[in-house]
Amino acid sequence: MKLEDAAETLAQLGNPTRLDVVRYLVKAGPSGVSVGSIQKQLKIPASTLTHHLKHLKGVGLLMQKREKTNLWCSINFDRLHEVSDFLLEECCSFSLRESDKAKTERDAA
Amino acid sequence: MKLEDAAETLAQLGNPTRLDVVRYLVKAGPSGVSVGSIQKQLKIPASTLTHHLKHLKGVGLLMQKREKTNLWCSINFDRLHEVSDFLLEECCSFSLRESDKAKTERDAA
DNA sequence: CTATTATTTCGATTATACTAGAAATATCTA
DNA sequence: TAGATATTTCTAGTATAATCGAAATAATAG
Repeated sequence: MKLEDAAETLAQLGNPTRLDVVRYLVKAGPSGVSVGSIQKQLKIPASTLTHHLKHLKGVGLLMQKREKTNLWCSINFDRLHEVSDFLLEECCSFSLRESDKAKTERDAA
Repeated sequence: MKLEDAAETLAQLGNPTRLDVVRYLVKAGPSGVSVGSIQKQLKIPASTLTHHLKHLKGVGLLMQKREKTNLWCSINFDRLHEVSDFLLEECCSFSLRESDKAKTERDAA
């Protein structure tokens, strides 16, 4: 993943309303939820929601499928993994948390 | 981690210049690097860099320690983990990537 | 104290994002 | 086709962010 793409994706995740939507979609799982039910559950005005969904779709985090009058939304888990991987990329040797380090030191003793 | 904090942290990571700095700090590891060497390596004007470092510090991603005239910067790995964890929170049962699913299916056969 | 190097503040410009109501459109059902 | 429901577009107000040069400050060495 290129830095610019990762940054753009992170920026989209960096809006509280959108992050709330993403969290909701993550919990909903692969079967997804309709735009309307996101709107009702999270109490986001319809036009605002459409706006944010467009952004999420733009960076490939959101997949949509029309069925009757409803538009089903689901998260693109692969994309979410890519961006989370980017954050920790090449830091494996340094990535022990302090709490885990303490554990490692206890284990060694 | 609260949604608002996660969003704020992701928003800070969502700027290409800052993400570049973060990546550089991740690669530098726990010993850190000085402000000046970030500036020279990534070719970011000093005032712009200071501005961005303030943001990163503000969300707890950056730790700083003064030594002589230099200010040493290092990434807060715990914080980085927290935010990356937030992205995948509670999605374990859905978090198989397509590529891994295919593998799982082959393994089952 | 003076010079040197490192970093920050100030200030101004420019651009982009968030929000949401009202109206329009799309899709289905009867 | 008419009516109902779902979603989107339009539009506009408001707010916040990115950039960086010039000047100011901080810390040290001589």
